Amino acid sequence: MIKSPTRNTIADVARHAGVSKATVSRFLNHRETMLSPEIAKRVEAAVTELGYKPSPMAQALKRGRSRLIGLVVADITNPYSVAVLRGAEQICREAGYLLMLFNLGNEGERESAGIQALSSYKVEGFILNTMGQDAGALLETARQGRPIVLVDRRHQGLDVDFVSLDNWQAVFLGAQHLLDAGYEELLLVSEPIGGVSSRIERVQAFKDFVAQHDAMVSGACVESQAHEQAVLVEALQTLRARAQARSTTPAIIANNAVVTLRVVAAVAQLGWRLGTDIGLVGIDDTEWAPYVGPGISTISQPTDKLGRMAAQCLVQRIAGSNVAPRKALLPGSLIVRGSSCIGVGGVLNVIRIK
Amino acid sequence: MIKSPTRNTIADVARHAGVSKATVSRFLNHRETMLSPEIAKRVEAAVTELGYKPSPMAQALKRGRSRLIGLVVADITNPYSVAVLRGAEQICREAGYLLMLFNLGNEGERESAGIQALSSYKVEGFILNTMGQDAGALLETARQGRPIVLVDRRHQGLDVDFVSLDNWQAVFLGAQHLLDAGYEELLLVSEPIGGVSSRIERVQAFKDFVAQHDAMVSGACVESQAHEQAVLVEALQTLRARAQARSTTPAIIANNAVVTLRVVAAVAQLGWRLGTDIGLVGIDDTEWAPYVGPGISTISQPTDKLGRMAAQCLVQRIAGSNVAPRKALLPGSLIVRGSSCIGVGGVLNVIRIK
DNA sequence: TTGTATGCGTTATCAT
DNA sequence: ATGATAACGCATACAA
Repeated sequence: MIKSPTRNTIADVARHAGVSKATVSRFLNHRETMLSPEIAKRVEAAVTELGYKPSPMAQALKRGRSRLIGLVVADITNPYSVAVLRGAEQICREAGYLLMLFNLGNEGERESAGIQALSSYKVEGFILNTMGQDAGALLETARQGRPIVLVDRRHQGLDVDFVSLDNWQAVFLGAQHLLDAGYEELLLVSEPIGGVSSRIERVQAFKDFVAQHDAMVSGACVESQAHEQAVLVEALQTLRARAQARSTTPAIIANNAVVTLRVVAAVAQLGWRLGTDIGLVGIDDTEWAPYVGPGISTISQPTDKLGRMAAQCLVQRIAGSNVAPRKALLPGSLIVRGSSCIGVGGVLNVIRIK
Repeated sequence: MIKSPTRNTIADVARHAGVSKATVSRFLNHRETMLSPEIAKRVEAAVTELGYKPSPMAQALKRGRSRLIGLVVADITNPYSVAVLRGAEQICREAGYLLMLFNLGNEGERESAGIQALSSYKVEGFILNTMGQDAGALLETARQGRPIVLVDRRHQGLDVDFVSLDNWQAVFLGAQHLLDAGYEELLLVSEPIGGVSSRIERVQAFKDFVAQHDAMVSGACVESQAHEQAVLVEALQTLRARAQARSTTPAIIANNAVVTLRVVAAVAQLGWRLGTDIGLVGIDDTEWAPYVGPGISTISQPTDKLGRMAAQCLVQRIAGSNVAPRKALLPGSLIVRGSSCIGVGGVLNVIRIK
């Protein structure tokens, strides 16, 4: 091992092996081309001797490809995004790619900037979990032949690989469970729809479910904002009144973990008992779900698998695959805890001390 | 705006403006050098006309710098890491840097690989939240003049900028609060120390606190593993027995959010009431803390600020600052909830349904 | 089979 | 003040 102030270049290896740079390059990239075994040995020796690693930057400049994959997420704070990120990172690494991260911080208008920034580093593909506010930049990169995989949120007019929870299945699973458990007045609580496809689909699935069971169950939807808890509280009160009028118990499906927590807060504020006074199933399982109130029943997403599939799609495309855009809808699984059991009696003892 | 299959290069701009590439480059990089106003106008016009953006790859190859910052985290699953990441990303972006992420997935032995991978992309600096198992690669990059900032965990023999919670202050704050609230038999629960500096410091701080109050409070420490809940449960039983022997109430300081949840699980398993039967203060505030049992009291870390400071340190260093390595210790703040109030009576109604 | 020369898009060192 | 040119590290068309 030779220590050098600056990394060894292909020229160093060539000199060391007594061959030309081209030969070294061929040895590295085109093993299949016949090169005399003796030379190959020499080059190989020199490479290991010097611990030579090609410069990805130079390669990128030359090839126009970078061994980089761009990941743009709407909000890195969302545990869902992180979970996906984790699976994606693993696959990328195994395939020899590094991840470049761009976080939108829920500012959808920065999506374009993010994509361009990553593009300028010649990322070979994109994994996107964004709101798709910028069709332009996306279509442009798609046109340039850079593969794109959409996670959880599909974008209008962008016919590319798509990996997501099967929202219909998930909502039906949760709703049917609540129905079976004896709750017949349902409310779906969502973050503001804002054109996000997964939210739209979950709402639609919920409406479909209710329509299919209109003799038994009635349902409504409400959008919940972070700083408008009052709206949510009021919605819950209305819901319960309706339920009591029909002498049944109300229940909620929360569209994601963020909303689940808001619902929990509202229920706590009302002094109701989760499970007994009101049922709750949240989409997204979290590590805290078992310990909030009587335990929150959830629909768990296979987040790790989602991330891995997204990355795998991308890697295949980059490798040249030209199959038609795939739509992978993975099923969620129901995890039953106390919040969807009538009579469990879990009261939320939330005490706030100033 | 001209549409081209490939991005415009500096040569295009030069041609468009009727000047040489060198002039364009000067206009872009060395505004201070005098160039005739008339030429400057022409170049500027051409640049905007063509929407020219320099290629970071080519710049990196030439300059040896990349406008990239490498972020290596021990475990992206840890909300703490994400929170820090978020602040760091913001500052980096504002300073015109992009973040390259490498997640160790708690496999410390991959740290070296991560650093080398990022190095090969000529990242201009590193933000590290790792276990520091690989002094070699680190010292090497430090020697190459690439700045490093350590977050939360300092590494042996690496005298660089360091940003962290003030662990002494945090632990003392929590312990004193528990003491004031009437808990006099304390137990610190930590993830396996494993040479992680922040864990070591918190344990040491705890021991110091107990030593300073040995007339009033007694304390012990236990390491908790994910798959050894029994050990934790037993530790809690022992703790409570000791407390009862002294006719006081026991309390726990949980070293981070992961451990907090394990403690909650153990307390639930034992059927104890948080607050009343056993006190709990957890380091790291989380969005779920208010809703678990009677609410979990926490020591909140200024994670966003930590991330921002780390990035700021790095950006300064990259800009050439040569001040002595800084140690920034930020204070945590106490958030009191039911889990540290005797007599609150919050029982955890955890119900598991197969 | 191997070497030479050129170019990827910049910046920097020379001249002019 | 500006332009020609080499160099960054690599891959490849072409020549040998």
